[in-house]
Amino acid sequence: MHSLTSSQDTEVVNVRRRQQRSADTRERILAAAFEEFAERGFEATSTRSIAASAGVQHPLVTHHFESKEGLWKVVLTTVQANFVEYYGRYVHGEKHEDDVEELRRLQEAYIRFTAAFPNYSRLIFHMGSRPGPLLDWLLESQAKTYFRSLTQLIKSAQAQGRYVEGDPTHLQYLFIGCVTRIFMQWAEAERVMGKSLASETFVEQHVKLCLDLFFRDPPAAASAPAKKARKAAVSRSA
Amino acid sequence: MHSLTSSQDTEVVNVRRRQQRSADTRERILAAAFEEFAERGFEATSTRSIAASAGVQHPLVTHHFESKEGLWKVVLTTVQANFVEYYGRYVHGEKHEDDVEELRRLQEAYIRFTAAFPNYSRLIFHMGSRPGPLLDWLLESQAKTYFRSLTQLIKSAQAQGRYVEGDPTHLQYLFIGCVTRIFMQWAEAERVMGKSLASETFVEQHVKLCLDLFFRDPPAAASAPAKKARKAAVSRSA
DNA sequence: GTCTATATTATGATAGAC
DNA sequence: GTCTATCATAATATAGAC
Repeated sequence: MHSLTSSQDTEVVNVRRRQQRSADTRERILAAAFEEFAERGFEATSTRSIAASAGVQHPLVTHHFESKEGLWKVVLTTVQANFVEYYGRYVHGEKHEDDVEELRRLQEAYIRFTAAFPNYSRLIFHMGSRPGPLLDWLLESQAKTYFRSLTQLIKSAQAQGRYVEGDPTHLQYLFIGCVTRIFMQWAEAERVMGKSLASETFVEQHVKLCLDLFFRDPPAAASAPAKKARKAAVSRSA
Repeated sequence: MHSLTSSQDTEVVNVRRRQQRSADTRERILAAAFEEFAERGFEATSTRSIAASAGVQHPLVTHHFESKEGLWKVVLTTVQANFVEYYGRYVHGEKHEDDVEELRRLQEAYIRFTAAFPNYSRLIFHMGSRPGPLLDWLLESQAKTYFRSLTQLIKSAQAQGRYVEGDPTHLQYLFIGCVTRIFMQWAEAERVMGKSLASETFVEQHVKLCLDLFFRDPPAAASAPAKKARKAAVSRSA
């Protein structure tokens, strides 16, 4: 029992509380910055609006992140790390039956991630319009490996006649556009379509539509119903 | 012969010259604003940088367009009018053999327009993030009719089994994303793909890839080679 | 770490000479 | 219509008290 608190005890408690609060505000600023940067891009976002949206005073932004540019960098690397972590669970998960199934699950993961965090797509898109060393780094270390691993799978799937023909990298751009566009224009799309994009059923529809565009049924060894034939039809390991 | 110029003559000539120069600067500002707004969006663009890029003094911007917001509106309506004019040539052109061919040519026109003027896509995209009466007007008067006319054609094509299944409006978003994304990230895409996006061959590839994703061969009344069967296979009018 | 106050710069807009 | 000079505001960033 600690009914008596020494001055040392209270000291320790206070330090912890302060550290906790500091970490809190840092996180709040980071989260708010993610939203604002994703919505408006870097230049059009002010550190004041970030601070206001985080419920803190604006000098705290530069105190915790050095500068607006520093905040931008931390937001980008953090968000990208989150994506890689989320996505890596699928990449390094259990071995799949074949390359096509693995590719399918990877792309499905990408679609669901996009639907769940549309601001990720917006932020990554805005990133492209800010050339500089950070963009180079993210492109080299992250995007390139993302493209490379998927390119292998796409080539394999194409060799089996189960993925649409064409340059794999080019196809990846088509796929990304397909998946993300409607979520990047969330408000407008909901008005035009007259339905919620957040609903379970819409996301399922979106997953199915996007995947069915790119995946093709195998070239019919037999003329069996396509869905059931899919798993049995292939037995290779690229 | 006018070897002798009365004071009235020179007066007229000077007025014309001034009007010409005025119209010129107006156009230069408009063109520069189109580029800058497309690249960076409204908030992130300064009227000074527009003026600099147009090679004029910055007060001329407000003189010709009242305000930055006024310039934005003129840019949007002008660009949209250009698009509608370009696109209308295909819509109200010769009657096509059937709905599927008409739909195909419309979408092909959209792809080629996007490849030729990638900044159009960027501007329209930025437009969506500036809610207001102008957005409402453009959406109601332009986008809605664009969506509506295409929706009809898509339904017709789907009924013939020659277009991918799904909600037509939803499919339009997929298509737009497919077509525009790679051009909206022009610089990055050229680096990743290692080829020029402006080349004739790339545009042709892009047209083919995008169209082939959404158009499907007819459900094989006979098992004839699909390409040749296309024109003969249908005889309806939605 | 957090707040108030402030320095500095960039921007949208205007005034007035030519 | 065009230019120079200038105002008013908003933004990034910092200084200094607590």
